Amino acid sequence: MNQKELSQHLRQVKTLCASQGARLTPQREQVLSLIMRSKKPLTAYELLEGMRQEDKTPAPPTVYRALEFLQEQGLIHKLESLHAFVGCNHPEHPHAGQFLICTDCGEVNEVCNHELDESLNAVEKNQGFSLQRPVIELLGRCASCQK
Amino acid sequence: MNQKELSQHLRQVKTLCASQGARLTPQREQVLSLIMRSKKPLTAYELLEGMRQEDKTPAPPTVYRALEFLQEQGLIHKLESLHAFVGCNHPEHPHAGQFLICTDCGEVNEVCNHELDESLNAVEKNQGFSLQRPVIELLGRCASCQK
DNA sequence: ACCTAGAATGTTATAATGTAACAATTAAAA
DNA sequence: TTTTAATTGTTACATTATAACATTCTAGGT
Repeated sequence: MNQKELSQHLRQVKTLCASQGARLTPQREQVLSLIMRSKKPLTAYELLEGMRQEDKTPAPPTVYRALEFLQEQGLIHKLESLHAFVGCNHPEHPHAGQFLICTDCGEVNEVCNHELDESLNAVEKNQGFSLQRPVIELLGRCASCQK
Repeated sequence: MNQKELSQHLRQVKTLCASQGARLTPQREQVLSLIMRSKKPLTAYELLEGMRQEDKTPAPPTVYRALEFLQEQGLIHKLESLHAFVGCNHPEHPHAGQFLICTDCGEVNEVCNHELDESLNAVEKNQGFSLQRPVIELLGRCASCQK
């Protein structure tokens, strides 16, 4: 995400948070901004490093708290298979993500596949399972890296 | 898995490994056995603890190596969202698992939903993505825990 | 049976990820 | 303005995972 897209996204996100009574403090905004600007998912300690280059020297709980807040607000997603975080491009309505993760170039693509959603609904129904948090992370090679 | 089921499973698994030229050594068998006997997924360090109760005192790399082997052979699956391992009940033909994980009682149920598989195929096709390792972990409440 | 190459295991140390607990500060509400 | 709750700071530590190198074991060739 480039500088212009970032500003626009941050404006939207601020409105969103305000409407929820959630406080997007400077630190939280900084963490979000680092994540949105990155082409690749970032780990908590990579974010710490990023914050240190811009600021003073925060300790781990600082970044983990910011990450917790951002996840609660649906502004970022955690990738369990990478221990890393990516920004969400559609934070306006909360959703669990479906991710294509290229093991070659490291790029992550969030998809919204309706058929997949329906399959999950079917599994829920079949099994009498109440789904709260689907983790869908599809690791493989992206189109560009196959060429 | 009870004692009888375990013996039977181990017999099958030994045949399987033999046919692959893979060596299911006593340590690897011990780790597999601990996992199969457990009702819940076990972390590497829980397994270490289990091994210590039966044996001497192995160090972390010991159990991580055994886990790596067992995964390669398709005898266990790793749950990324829990940093824990469960046994595979159908190791005869390799497959990625789809898991229902109850956040209440901790039980894990491996399902094989064909519709879900097809959705994944569709995503692959749509996106030109070559899927190598799907991580499908569905966290929520199982049927029993909803009552 | 003996040798040897590769596999498996042992051992030490450390890296990477994540959290508990309590103190200090700041912002919002009364 | 006071006071309450949320946020941040700080220290220490827990948990998960791996690198690097030494040693032992095992299968296969002779």
